[in-house]
Amino acid sequence: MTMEALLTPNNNNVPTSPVQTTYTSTQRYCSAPNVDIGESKTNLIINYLPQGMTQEEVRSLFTSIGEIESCKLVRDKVTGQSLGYGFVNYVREEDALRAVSSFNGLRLQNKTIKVSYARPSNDQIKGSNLYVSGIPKSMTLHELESIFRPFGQIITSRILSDNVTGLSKGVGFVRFDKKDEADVAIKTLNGSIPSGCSEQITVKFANNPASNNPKGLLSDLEAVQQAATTLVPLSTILGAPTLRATAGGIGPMHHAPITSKYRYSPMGAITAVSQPTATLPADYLTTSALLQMSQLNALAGLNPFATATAVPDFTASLIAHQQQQHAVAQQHAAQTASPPATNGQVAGLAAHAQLSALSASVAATLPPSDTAGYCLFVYNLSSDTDDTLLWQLFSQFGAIVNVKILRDLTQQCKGYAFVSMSNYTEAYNAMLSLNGTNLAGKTLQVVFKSSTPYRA
DNA sequence: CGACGGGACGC
DNA sequence: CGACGGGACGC
Repeated sequence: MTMEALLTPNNNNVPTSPVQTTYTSTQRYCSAPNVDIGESKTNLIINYLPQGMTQEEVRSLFTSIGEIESCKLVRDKVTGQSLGYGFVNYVREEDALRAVSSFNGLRLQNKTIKVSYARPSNDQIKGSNLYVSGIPKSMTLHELESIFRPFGQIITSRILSDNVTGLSKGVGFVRFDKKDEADVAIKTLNGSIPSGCSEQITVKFANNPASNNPKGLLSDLEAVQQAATTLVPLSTILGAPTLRATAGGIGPMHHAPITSKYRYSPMGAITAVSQPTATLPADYLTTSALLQMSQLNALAGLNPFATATAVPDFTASLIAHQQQQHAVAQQHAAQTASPPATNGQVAGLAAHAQLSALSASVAATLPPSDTAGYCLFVYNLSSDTDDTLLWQLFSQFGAIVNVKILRDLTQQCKGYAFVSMSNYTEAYNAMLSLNGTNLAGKTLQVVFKSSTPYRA
């Protein structure tokens, strides 16, 4: 994964005008954000959320843009598992617009979320997804859509492709805006032969993913196995129970809030790899353990400093971010940004050494009370830093519990902030990946918050 | 590249 | 150059 790619929301999709869906020759999916919603300019639908992300985490992320009226993560009625999408209704239209601009295309853990206007609630929406088979292997998504477009507004479409070869499997999905549009499409197209083709296509309503997924019970195990290949559990080093298993999100408990007033309790631990036991003192996370873990992670190919030759630079992303903010900032005033777009690059090894030095005598810091999570101290921020930027930077590595930017009397950032993340490993990875990077011409410093004052 | 329709505003 | 919050705990 290139670092340049880390912070690249789809800024091209700023919905100031209807989005033209673009296609490449090999594209097999289509999921353009809604733009031309006539009403409901405050209500957003969020798709492709990471599996473990909770409603409160979604709320926290989107509240960084502005006041929200409601937030609903849609979950399986029986298991409570997130279905990976939800709704965020803002108080103000301009905040909803900024949320689309800022967060559509944002990479969260292993997902790229989609943020678009929710269609007005309508009983015709449900069950309008079609399963199409018999698609000629050479047919493009664009061609498939052109067959279905006469029957209504297509919300999403996709042609499945072979994981290995990347070639079309000849089956796909077309989701219409309304069920009766899907109905007519079935009646007209099922058993038909598209022009220029030789075989019939089959068109029917798609199954509910939850009801036909035999791998459902395996997904947790697969996730654990996948995690085991990319991250070294702390227990390997410490002989201690594993913390929550890694990025990516797994079971419904994965991001369960830590309710203990005291130390971390591994209530969300993955049963396959850990035993819930006593609490884990913060001083368990010694410097040597951190360094060993760093080395082991480097062996696993996880540590970006192990392979990267240059420190990533978020200047371009920052400018894009600021442009977004400026584009809609008229009512929000007080934006006196002057982005110093210097392109300073620092050697990765130097940054790593710096990290080691800063981590000395520093243990993972658990906030004292109600704000559960592992708290990172983020320094060398420019005076115009805002919450959303930090959300975008850090949420790539996992769930953020809280972002706190310290400001002076004129609301200028005092140069530092605290970012609390619910998962230790994710916070650690954020530190490894972001410390020493360039943000707005400054070398960002990210370390676990010290439990004692800096000059103690 | 992945799962786009909840809940409500009374029954 | 410089370098770690705030609310609320309740004696």
